[in-house]
Amino acid sequence: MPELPEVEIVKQSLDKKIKGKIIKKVIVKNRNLRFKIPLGFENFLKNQKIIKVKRFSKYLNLFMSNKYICIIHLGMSGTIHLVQNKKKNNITNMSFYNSPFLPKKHNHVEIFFDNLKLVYNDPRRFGFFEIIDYKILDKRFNKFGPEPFSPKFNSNYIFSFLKNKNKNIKNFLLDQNFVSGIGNIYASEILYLSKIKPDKKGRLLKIEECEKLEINSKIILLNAIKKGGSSIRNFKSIIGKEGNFQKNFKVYQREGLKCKRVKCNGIITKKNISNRSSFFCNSCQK
DNA sequence: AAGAGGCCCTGATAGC
DNA sequence: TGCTATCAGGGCCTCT
Repeated sequence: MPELPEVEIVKQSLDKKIKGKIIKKVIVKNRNLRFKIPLGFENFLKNQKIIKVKRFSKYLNLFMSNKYICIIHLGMSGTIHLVQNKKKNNITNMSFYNSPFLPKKHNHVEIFFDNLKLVYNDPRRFGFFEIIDYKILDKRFNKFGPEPFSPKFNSNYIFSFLKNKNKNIKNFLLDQNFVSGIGNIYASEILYLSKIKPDKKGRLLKIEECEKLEINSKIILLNAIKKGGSSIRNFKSIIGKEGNFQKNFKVYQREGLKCKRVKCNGIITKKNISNRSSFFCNSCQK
């Protein structure tokens, strides 16, 4: 489910719901995520207070009182659910409500607080948990490119990064070393808004097109956050609320339909680029 | 160094 | 109904 906007939605509600709370118990039902959850994970988290919840790119960062950070990445299919406890201070699974939003299968990690539990669900298990020291937070992400919101992600940066590069611009938008947080859906949407074909070589982009990428990346992602993210294949927020940005898709999953630009007669086309599908207008994207 | 491609995994859907 | 093939919002690793 998750690109930057969806992770941001999760981050916002997590920060609201678990900040200041103390982890009472952790149960790992399946350690075999993208990276194996180490045996000491449960005890390391136990009794820690959540100081704050932050996000960088598609990574959730739970700051804990022992000066370590629990990083959560949702991969392709990870979701986080919060379930209320019927009675406080009774931390057995029996005492929790059966949330209608909680899937029956693939609930791999449960983190208990006194009045609620956090459940990590992930059918494909491409997501992962990671524990790092506060001190190495910057180092952990220093190979990553700037987020689209960062002043560093400007047309000069984009232009100089792409010059001499033979790779498709679509692949660059997915390349987390170039820009952090954009995934397959929003890459197509950003390129459409910028009138750039996804398979255009990086070195062929003009500075004006780089300016469009700078501006439209921010517009698309901020708009998606404002709409609560995109709900396809059942993405919901941790309290079961659907996002609405999928209604604003101009090209994604619109293969064969008419371009939404007023004066354009183009048709939305789907093309496989580096094993990911790209959607674009065959007429107005150059 | 840069770029292409494989791979990790389950589930939904389409086509026969 | 039940098979098989294809495709999914990510990112790491290997090979050339």
